[in-house]
Amino acid sequence: MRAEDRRELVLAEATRIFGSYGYVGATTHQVAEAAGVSQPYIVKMFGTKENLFLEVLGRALDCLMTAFRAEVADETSTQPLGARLGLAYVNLVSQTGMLLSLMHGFVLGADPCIGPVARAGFMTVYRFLREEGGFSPEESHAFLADGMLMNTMIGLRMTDDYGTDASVDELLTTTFPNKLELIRSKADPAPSGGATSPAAGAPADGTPDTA
Amino acid sequence: MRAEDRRELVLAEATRIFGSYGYVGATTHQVAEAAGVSQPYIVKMFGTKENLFLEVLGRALDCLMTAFRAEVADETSTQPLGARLGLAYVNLVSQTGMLLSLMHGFVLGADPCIGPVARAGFMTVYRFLREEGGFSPEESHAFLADGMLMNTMIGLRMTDDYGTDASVDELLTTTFPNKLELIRSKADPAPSGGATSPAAGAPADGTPDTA
DNA sequence: GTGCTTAGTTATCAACCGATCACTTAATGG
DNA sequence: CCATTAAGTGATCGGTTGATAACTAAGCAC
Repeated sequence: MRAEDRRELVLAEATRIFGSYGYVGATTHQVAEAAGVSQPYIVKMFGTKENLFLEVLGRALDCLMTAFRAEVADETSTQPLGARLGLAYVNLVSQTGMLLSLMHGFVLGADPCIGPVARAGFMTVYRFLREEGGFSPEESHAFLADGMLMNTMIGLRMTDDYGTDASVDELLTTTFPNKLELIRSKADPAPSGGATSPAAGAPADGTPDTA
Repeated sequence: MRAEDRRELVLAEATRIFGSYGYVGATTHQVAEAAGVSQPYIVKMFGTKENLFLEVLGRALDCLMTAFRAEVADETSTQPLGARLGLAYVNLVSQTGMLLSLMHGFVLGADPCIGPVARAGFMTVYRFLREEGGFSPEESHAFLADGMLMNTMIGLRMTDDYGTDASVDELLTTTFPNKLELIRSKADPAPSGGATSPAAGAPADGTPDTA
């Protein structure tokens, strides 16, 4: 396979793995297995695990900004931009792991290499909202806060508990007003081995991943 | 030292360490060193690293709920409850690591042991807002979203960049309307070594194979 | 068919991490 | 004085993990 194609495949799988297990928790071996190559080849391609993660973060941010800019450019819609951007954000959940990888980057601010990149990435989004989106500081704040709560719900796998508790349903419904079904169907089907301890893998109740 | 006192000390240090490095990234050795005991003693006290983290999460949630309930019970204030709870939340930053440890728990939803606990903890806060705080679903949503953005700013160590960029200052000012100074003064003074790889410094030249 | 590049592998290492076990030290109580 | 218990350590081990080095196989120009 062409190296460049292989690289894209690896990055896609790495995004999924990092999203599920976090930067520290994910292993280059897991990525290698998912991409169908040997573990040393992953290291050879990216130099270090850290570089791989940074590239995953960069890709995720690029993808996010591309989706946002498409909404700004779209002049056919009558919806307010805020709602359209929110919808675009939620739709990114279908790219499994992307938002979660970003989220994992957001808690690594203390890391001397990842921290600055994560901060810069977040500020890229903020400046986009202010400068290209025409949002006020308060509107930007509210938009980002909403997004962070969505991320938290996804990171918590709160959708796994949907239907088991009225409060959970209420919270999820207000967090994802229109797209709850999408979230539930596209949510990670629970990593096989568990995030840290390789315990049992009972398939839980049947949530067919048919989108 | 009395075992119970030692235990409290260990839990306090563990909260700091887990907040800085995350669940996977933190090591029992780091906690032991910070608490001034040997690493095997940490394991002996809590059985497993996982149990230690779960106890840290439980303590953090207890502390949060105690602070919130104190605000609800306080009838001397004329401020609206939402603002008071928000202020109480920000004040918790002074207990370094507490909010960050919670945040790290919130991205471990996929973990078969930690996930359920983290979800239950989040829902405890939600139910408190709805039932004891008298918040509507929408008010609760907005409050939690605000909190998650604050957590993200803290996790990103965005305050490290305060003063270097007008956008950063604007974002931080709208996120922490009154308490920015507190946040900045109480923020973790940046962990000594690298946050994840103790090999920080010289090597890691990470040149990805100039094939 | 030889030499060169591209795309990969196998084998292995040094370091680390959580956990276990045996041992020790200090106080307490009769 | 001695037994018991509480508090805690040193040594060490098995399993991982990221990274390195050496090797290989396919394609291809000439």
